Amino acid sequence: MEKQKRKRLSAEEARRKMIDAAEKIIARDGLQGLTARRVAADCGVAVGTTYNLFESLDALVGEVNARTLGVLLSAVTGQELATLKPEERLNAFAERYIDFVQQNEARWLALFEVELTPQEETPQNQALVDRLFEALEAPIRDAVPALPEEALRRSARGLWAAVHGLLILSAGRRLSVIRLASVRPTVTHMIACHLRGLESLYGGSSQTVS
Amino acid sequence: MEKQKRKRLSAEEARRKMIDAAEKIIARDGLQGLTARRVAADCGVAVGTTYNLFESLDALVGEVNARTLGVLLSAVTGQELATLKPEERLNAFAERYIDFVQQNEARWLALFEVELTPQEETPQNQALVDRLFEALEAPIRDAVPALPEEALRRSARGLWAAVHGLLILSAGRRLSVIRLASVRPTVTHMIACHLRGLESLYGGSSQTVS
DNA sequence: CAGTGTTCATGAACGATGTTCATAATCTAA
DNA sequence: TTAGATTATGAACATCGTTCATGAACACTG
Repeated sequence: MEKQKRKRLSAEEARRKMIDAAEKIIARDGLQGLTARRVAADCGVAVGTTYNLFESLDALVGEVNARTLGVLLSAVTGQELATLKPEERLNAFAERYIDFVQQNEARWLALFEVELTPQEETPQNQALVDRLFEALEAPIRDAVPALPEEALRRSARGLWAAVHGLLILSAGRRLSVIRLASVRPTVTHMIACHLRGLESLYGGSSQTVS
Repeated sequence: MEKQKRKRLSAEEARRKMIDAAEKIIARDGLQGLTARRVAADCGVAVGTTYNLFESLDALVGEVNARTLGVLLSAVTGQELATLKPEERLNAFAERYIDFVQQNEARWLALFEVELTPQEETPQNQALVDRLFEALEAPIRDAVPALPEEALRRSARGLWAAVHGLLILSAGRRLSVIRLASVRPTVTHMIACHLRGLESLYGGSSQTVS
């Protein structure tokens, strides 16, 4: 029993090491560079071991993605921003998100390049994403307290989708319809307009003008 | 010379037929289902012929994508909308874009799944995208005539990125953080808030309230 | 019509991929 | 130590994108 526990820990450690290796490969050469044989070689094991530890290569990428999502969340919601005004807090969120994406482009892209099996680990990722949206909803609620719940949800998801869309349209060397340098000012512009619009539509805010 | 012309036309027709076949395969089984051997078999030719007509498989996908982009543009900017009010025109654009994406999901996804060579045909696509943005800028300009050119560009790209981000986050069976049913109301909400914000920030509109 | 040169479809072949599985090595437990 | 369970191994398989020597089909000349 004691031995079994040690064994399981060791197996878990082997998984961890392989996820580490896969993460490094993706970070350096993108998802296209990830290969069952290469990740196995980087871990000093044979090809088949990969499939002993993971259901498939996609499952391995799924583990890397779950990690990336966690790091992304903590990067965005890291230190406290309670002292900032709502709009500045939203801009800070966006700023951090953009920074993270630009500093971890390959890993971030991998988040959306894998067809994930409709299986088990989705709830965990879903929980992370929910926390991210909650972090976004807070400053919006502060800016426009009278905002109905549904409008709040739509504002948070819409603004996040705008940042996400701008980033994904400027990332990679795909059909790039957005210049990377224009992402930040565009995001600032979108946040400013959206907040003014919310105040105008749902009223009841104390900071219409400084 | 005359024969040469007929020959070239035939070669062009062979290309067209192969693009047709590739388009059908992508529409049915997604980009993953597209295979050099399968598209060749569907055209009744051998594998090598694919590489006689196209530089690579990605080049063939590039042709399909250029077509998709054209169809998308004409679907969005099709009939005249001059009679509608600016906000309704923006909503109509978004509505058509969402319709197109939902009815041609696989082909639309393929637009962003291929790393296009930094070669020749990019300017053509870029021109199409520019026309799309121009079509978006017009109603915004109508709604807020005093809007500076730079803010106008940012509004158009930001709003389009929001729709794009919402769609791409709800499409495919990837990490889906947006429910598909919520895309349309969220887009409407984003457009409404953004226009009110623009009016509030850049003033000078006649239709603040109906 | 015969000959000649060009073009282009062909499909076997190559290297690399994800994945499987019989085999062998290793470890656990008595 | 030894029998039994576990796990790493890497050859093998099907498939992928891509290449290229081969030969057929064609256009043009004498």
